[in-house]
Amino acid sequence: MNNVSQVAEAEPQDEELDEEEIVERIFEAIIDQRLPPGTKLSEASLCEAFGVGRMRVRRSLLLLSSREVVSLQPNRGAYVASPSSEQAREVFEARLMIEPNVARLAVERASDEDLLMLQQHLQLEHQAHRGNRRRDAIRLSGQFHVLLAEVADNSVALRVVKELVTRTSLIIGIFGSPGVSNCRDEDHDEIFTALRTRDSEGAARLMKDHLHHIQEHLELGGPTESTIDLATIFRK
Amino acid sequence: MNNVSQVAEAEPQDEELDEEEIVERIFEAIIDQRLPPGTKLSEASLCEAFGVGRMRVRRSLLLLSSREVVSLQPNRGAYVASPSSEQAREVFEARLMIEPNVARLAVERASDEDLLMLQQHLQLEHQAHRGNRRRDAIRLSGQFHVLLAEVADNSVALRVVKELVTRTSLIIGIFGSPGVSNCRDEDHDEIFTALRTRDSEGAARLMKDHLHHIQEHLELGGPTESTIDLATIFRK
DNA sequence: GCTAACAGGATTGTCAACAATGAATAGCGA
DNA sequence: TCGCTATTCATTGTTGACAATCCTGTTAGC
Repeated sequence: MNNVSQVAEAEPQDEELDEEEIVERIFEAIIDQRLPPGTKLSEASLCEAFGVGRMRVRRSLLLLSSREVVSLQPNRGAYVASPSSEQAREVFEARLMIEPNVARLAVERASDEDLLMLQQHLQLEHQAHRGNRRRDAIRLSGQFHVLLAEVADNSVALRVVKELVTRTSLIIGIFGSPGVSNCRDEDHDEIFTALRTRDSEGAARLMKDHLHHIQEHLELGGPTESTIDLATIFRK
Repeated sequence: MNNVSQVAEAEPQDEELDEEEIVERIFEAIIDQRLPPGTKLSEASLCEAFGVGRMRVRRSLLLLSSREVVSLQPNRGAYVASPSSEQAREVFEARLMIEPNVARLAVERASDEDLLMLQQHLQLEHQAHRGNRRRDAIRLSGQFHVLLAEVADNSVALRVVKELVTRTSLIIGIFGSPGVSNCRDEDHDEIFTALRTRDSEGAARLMKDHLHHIQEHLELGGPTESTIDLATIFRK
């Protein structure tokens, strides 16, 4: 059983998935790091994994590559993207541009049901964290940002945040210190408190600090060569 | 000669275009309103217009639809998107989230060549404006925002701004008062001055005001029903 | 023993024929 | 004459086969 077959765990429904669902599934698999950077996504294995034809798969891969989540190499196939440190910088810069504003909007627009939903989500995060279920913790902490964008009720922002959260998971996989969790859930708690008390500026500032925290825990050295020099690595 | 054939004016090169180029060409055609909202983009005419096979066209249309610039209706074909007033709100909201920050970054990163290039661009804008070349004026004023994103040197922001500028052109085509130009080029001048004097906060504020100006010149009434209730309209 | 060319296999890219759906029109009946 | 239905046509969606490309393992030659 290879990596790719873990993307689709069981297909109870016999109705065919469309491209958006396949894209969503691959997003999720990347977010909780079942698909590490550089994983080859061959058409055949994806066809088998999702039980769809080759056309669907190719269209999904095209969509994923248009969001920089998959690298499509002509005649060589599709690979889960391996962001360079330069791309990592761009991703965090973009998140810092958008997400504080998303938080601001979320404060203004959150209904009572939204607040309840977020609170339940935070409980799940805490449980995953305390239970040392690292994979769940990562997925849930990414999902928190997506949920905020949904509360903010702006589909453009939602789409961009989904992309950036996914790419951040790849970045953490490459540049993150192993073992260190990426999102501190206390940060999420504080943002939620700002939502509850309708403190837009506070939410924006907390989100900004939160993203900075994540970025600081990465080791984005100088511009890492995308083509790793093996000779240097194995020189004694 | 229908609308679509105006998208590709002459193909001097015999090398085939790839999807990204086709997408870019259609973006441009939409920006300067050669392709109005609702225009049918049939596969056959696009194949002819660009001189490529049906596969390329279908992939391009998929990419365009993933950016909400084209509406892909199953078994009915592709149409240039007609944003609802709700979508228009989202687009401007997203532009207000991103572009002031783009302007800020552009201030920090603009080289002398960048400033020169922008200055020359503004001259072109003025010429088009004075010469009453409406189509050029629209294209150039949209391009100014894209150029800023290029100067800001963030590919995520660049991609999003390109999408949003294009969709704004559609929105202006639908909700804009006819004859009124969308971007006042004095606004662009002021933003450029902020760049030149390295005034990041000023640039951000001016960009925000500028976007508000554009939005104010639209007639985004209440939430226009996508399915218009004819009974209400004809009730006496 | 090492390098380089070659062949085999596997994978991706493309094309053309076919199926399926939707729109338009013509025909029929009231 | 109007309205409904059925047939036709055009367009999109899908499938399969084929072509092109790349990777790998092998073999011949130096």
